[in-house]
Amino acid sequence: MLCTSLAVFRQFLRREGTKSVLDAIDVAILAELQKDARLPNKDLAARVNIAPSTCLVRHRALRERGVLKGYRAEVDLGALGRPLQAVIAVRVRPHTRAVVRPFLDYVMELPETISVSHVAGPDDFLVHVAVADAVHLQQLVLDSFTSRREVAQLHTNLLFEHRVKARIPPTAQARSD
Amino acid sequence: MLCTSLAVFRQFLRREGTKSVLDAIDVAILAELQKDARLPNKDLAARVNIAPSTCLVRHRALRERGVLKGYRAEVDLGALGRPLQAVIAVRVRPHTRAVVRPFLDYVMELPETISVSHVAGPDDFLVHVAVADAVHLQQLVLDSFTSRREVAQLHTNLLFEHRVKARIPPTAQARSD
DNA sequence: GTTGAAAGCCATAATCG
DNA sequence: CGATTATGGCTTTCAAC
Repeated sequence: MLCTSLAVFRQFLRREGTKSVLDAIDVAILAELQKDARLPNKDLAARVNIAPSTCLVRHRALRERGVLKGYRAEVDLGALGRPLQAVIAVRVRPHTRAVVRPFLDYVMELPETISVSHVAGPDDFLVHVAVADAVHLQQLVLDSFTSRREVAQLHTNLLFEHRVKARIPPTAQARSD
Repeated sequence: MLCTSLAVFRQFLRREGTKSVLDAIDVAILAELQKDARLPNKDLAARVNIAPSTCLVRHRALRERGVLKGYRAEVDLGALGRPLQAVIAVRVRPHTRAVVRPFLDYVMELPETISVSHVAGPDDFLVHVAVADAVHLQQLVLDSFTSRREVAQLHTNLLFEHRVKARIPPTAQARSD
């Protein structure tokens, strides 16, 4: 009885477009694909203990629901001639929509940029960059940032080590098992 | 003649273990796989205008040379019940090896952590986190960070927008064409 | 929603240019 | 080093539970 009503409730949530209901198998699939996005469907199915065809349906559903946004190859920055990383904290003036969006677009176009965050805090933007060496970093800061009129203040933080997590778990509220 | 000697030189560089020599086709392959790591070999070959078998060899070589480090599925943080992101800037005391490494390990174990950077600057660490809401963020900061003895100072920056680049180009020095 | 089988297609390796 | 060809295996679809 309880099981039935829970199942009905889940279906209701899914029909309503709620993306946040993931059962144990969905979570396992997401974990495996975060570790290796190229894992063959057969192997993926074996790891999460379901049939390959079921796995295919689940995988496709996760994509269509927007839970899986894409698959990206991770490239060694040193091999690209960019062994040095930094986070450049930028404060712009004025901090208006007319300045923020063009600045984001501009920064994303720079070949050195890996990612940009627009943040609420003493600084307005955190720009993660990868460069060849200290000279390159200096050129980037001077030529591409401080030379711009809207850049009011800037702090450059050299990056010693950068760790990215291979598996981000859902919160308890986003699970249904 | 010139072409021959250039090819020989490239081969020499590759044999010597230099990771940094990428020709135009390698660059194109890396660009496509950064956009979609699950692109079938056949399609990848078509996009970079080489035969599928050649593409397979190139792709494998890039993996074995360490240029391609892995393939990761990108998951929607909102679907995981973590629609709110923040960058927590942490200063630790003392800033010694005995404190830094355990702190990095500790932070990476937190379910809220997406990535951690150990940086040189006024702050020692930048921790990128994803949480359910402001209450969750407050709990995280108080229970998992400021409660620790080595955490001397902390700034929480709410994240409005976060853009990640799909294609990071190699520097001119890392190309051979 | 899950399973199992069948068909088509792709990845892979060997061979040759 | 790159293209062509053949095969084994996987992805994918279908009907059935």
